[in-house]
Amino acid sequence: MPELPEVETIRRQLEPDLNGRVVEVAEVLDDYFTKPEPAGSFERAVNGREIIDVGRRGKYLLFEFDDKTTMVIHLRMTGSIVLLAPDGSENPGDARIHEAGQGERHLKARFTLDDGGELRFTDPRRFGRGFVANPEDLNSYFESRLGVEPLSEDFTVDALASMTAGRTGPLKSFLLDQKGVVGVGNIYADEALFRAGLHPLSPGASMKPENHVALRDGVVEALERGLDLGGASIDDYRDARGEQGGMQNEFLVHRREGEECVNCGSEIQRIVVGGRSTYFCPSCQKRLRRRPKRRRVEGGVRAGRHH
DNA sequence: AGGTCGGCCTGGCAGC
DNA sequence: TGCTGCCAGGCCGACC
Repeated sequence: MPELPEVETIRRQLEPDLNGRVVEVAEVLDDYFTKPEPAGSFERAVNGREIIDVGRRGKYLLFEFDDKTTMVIHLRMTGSIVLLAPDGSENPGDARIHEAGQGERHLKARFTLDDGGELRFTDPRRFGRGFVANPEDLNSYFESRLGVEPLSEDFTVDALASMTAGRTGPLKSFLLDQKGVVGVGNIYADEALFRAGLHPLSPGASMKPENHVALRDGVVEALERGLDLGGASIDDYRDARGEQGGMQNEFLVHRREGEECVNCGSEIQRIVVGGRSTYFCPSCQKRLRRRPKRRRVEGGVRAGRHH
């Protein structure tokens, strides 16, 4: 499942090769890809445009054009984006891309570039979507859906504290909600909560100040580890060159039901939270039940004054 | 308004 | 072997 580290890995690979390229022919092979917009208007909006930047917002991949419009692609569950080398050039990755099922199979859209290369979107499950928007529409689209970027300096402990204040729902559900922190999906939510020592069912508002710090750090560290390893390939995920990531080999809890906790040796458990499989260590991640009470820090009650 | 749940999709796999 | 049915989950819309 492409989450922030997977999408960012793809973005970093595409950016140097796509900047300055012109889309000569855009072809949508499955109307689902542009739903609810018609494929024809999408193709017309992309045809002839020069790509001047490749960006990312949350799990959305952004191809910025010379006319300031942006092609937005979301991979959802099983989508993948690959870049095929120009015709005639020797690129060992192309064979790998076909082997990984990112060739003609499940091909939903194809963009022929002015250097002969080809950008491909494939998606066996047909959940992925693409659209083109002007800056104002894109801004309001993201404004209503997305919160803070976890790898930006805006993701402070204070910001996290105010987002979770008053929330009675489980922390796991909070992390999956893109209106709070963006880019975290089912994998990195489990990994972040384990790193923070927080139970996935603990209510958002049950956290104490030290928990806010731990969760902020847990989210950042889980995502950065995923980025370092080029993402997690559980089944479908491949990067823009058809290669797997390495994060799946270093999961601390995710998909490790019945295995030993790397920290204490307890058995990792699986529960369902908000309809999603959730993995945690029952010993390292204790459930918080009470809302925090402000602890008085009055001077006189320090230990050692009497014996 | 926050929380919860079902629907969208299809490949893969358990079970018979 | 071949069939059925269920599961995976990001996001959205409906509902409470």
